Amino acid sequence: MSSNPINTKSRILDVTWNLLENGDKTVRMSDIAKAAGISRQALYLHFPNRAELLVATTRHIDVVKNVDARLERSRSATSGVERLHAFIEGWGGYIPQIHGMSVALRAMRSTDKEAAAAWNDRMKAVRHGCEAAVQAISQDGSLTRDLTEEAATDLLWTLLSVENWERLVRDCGWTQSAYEKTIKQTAEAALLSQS
Amino acid sequence: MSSNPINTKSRILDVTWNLLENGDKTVRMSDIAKAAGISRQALYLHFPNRAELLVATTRHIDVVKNVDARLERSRSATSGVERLHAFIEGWGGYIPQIHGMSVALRAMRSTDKEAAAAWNDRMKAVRHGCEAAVQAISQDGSLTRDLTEEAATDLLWTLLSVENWERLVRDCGWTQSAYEKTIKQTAEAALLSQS
DNA sequence: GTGTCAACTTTACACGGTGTCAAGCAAAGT
DNA sequence: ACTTTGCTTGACACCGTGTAAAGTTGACAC
Repeated sequence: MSSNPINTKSRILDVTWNLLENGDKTVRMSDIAKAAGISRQALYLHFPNRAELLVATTRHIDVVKNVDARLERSRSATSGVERLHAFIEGWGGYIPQIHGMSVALRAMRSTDKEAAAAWNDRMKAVRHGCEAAVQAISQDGSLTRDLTEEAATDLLWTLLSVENWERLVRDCGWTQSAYEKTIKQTAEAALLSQS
Repeated sequence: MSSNPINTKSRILDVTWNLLENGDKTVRMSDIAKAAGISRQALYLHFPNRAELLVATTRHIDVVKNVDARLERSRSATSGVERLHAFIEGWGGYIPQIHGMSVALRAMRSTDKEAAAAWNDRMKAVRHGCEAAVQAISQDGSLTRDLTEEAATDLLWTLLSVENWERLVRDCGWTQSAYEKTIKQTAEAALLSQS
């Protein structure tokens, strides 16, 4: 063979990730091909379309950055509040690394069903983490009486959205640590019964 | 004249608004033309491009729905908290009516500079309202010591984003009143010093 | 009633980006 | 020698936006 196919495939994923996170403009298939050092058509030999390339890239990032381990850490927390903090740190700290990816995937949602499904899947996983934190708080008896567990989960999930991170960190110029600190405070203020 | 040009122009705006709010799919220029009962090309006789049509439509909605009056009402509030409530009601209640518009405009941000500017302008206006509410709270001496006025404005602004409304009302199935109630509670919990 | 203007029509095409198709080529494996 | 694998080049269809040009129709002026 002229080159190792496995290397090419993962090189495409690396390059796609890199372009999405560091590229200023919109990333076209031809940009990715050029950066990977192959022809645009060769891209379609590895991935059937743009959506699947993006989805594969998210999975690739997850493996490299080990999201599972990141989010798993919050499970070892004893109290609900600790768990909340650990989850906000875990997910909130992951956002900057998938932000470019997230923008591209979200932009495809309107036209591509598969991209929408991929994004929803990832968000469902985050919601699941929120749910676990809320349940831990509830079991501590610290959940505010104003919210059901489901409503509290929805609210926390919304608070932790990539869009909110974008606005505070990228648009408003907050530092990552200011973001995490304030989101923790806000989440606590909104979810915990003041006692 | 074969028909009144002013009627045609405002008919286009009405129809665009209607399609954006009620149409399921992505709205193309040809969809708008068809709905307005004119040829696609005639659209370009009234608006130079898609971005300007969308921008004109937002202005049109503003006039019809009288946003200014809506948001102005919060100025008459006496206390900071009252002002916060009035603003959340005013803006939060406006979101559902411009939601479709917002989606379309935001989708163009990446490619069209003018669309991005138009959206940023509108968001700047909302931020200004947030700032006024925060200042009123601050003057009451009720602003939490954890946040500067600017950070509090950023946070409130983020809380009141169209994206958060989308998630809670559209994705999570909250009613408009549940949304408004919970956002008020959350904003109060996050911004006010607990005394 | 002839002429002009304005609103709009039809037809055609350029452009950018995605995705498809087909033929060819070069190196590695057997 | 021959096949397979991983690519290349080149061409093309599709879609949506935007442009260009020539033609139609009705209202109004004189």
